[in-house]
Amino acid sequence: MVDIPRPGQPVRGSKSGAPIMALFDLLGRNWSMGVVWVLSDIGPCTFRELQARCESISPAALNMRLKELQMARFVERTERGYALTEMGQELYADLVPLGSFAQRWGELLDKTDPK
Amino acid sequence: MVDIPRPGQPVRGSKSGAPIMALFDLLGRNWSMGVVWVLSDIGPCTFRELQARCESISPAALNMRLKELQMARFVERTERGYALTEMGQELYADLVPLGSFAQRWGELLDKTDPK
DNA sequence: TAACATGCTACAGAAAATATAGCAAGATGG
DNA sequence: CCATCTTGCTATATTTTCTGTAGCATGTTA
Repeated sequence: MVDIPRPGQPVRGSKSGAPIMALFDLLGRNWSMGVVWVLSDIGPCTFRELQARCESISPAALNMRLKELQMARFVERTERGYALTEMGQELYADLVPLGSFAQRWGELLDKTDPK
Repeated sequence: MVDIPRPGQPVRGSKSGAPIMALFDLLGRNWSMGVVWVLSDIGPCTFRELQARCESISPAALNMRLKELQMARFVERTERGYALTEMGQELYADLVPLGSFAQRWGELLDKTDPK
């Protein structure tokens, strides 16, 4: 079944199980952070809405990400659809700075590797 | 050759090329964030040191990550080995909060899913 | 000059992701 | 009460990515 990296136990890429490495393992999967981002963006929504927002994701992968994120307690199912938990919102809050960073990064790349 | 997701152009998972999605695409690869984290942790270092720190990573994957991170201008090669660029350090700074978040997350998981 | 260390490259096999089709269950409409 | 939608997936084939392991070329050290 679904198995997520957990702080405190060896996971893909970390025998020590350092919490940050477990988190990186979980978030370092295709569309993991994207799903959290989108969920915060549009609020509780259906599987198909998520699918549409995460344009290229396959249903199998989305389903897997959703299961993992639920096990990790970042996402839960409500009557209004899939939604971020409180912990998920805290995670999102810590991702927000990456949004503006990504902007600056894009500008720097444009300058250094114009094209 | 090596190709990284770039803000402003369609990438794996984002036709719009929103910078954050390009960044998520790049960071959402095995050991991407881990490498940045470790590099900041131990400072400039050799390929083999990185390999040892990223316990389970294969040299092929590490090499790929390093090439991507260099193209993205997060990592560069100095006489002292691989190192974070200024932009790489800014990225790291934005990852730091995830460190303490991961702690809290671990504690919550222990409480809700004991064992 | 033999023994390391370093930075990879080269596979083979396993795991993960994509692309696409389609089904089962519940709501909606006539 | 039956057909049509929507929703939430599952199934399968193909491709891509990662691991695990071996090993080579170059440079340094003893």
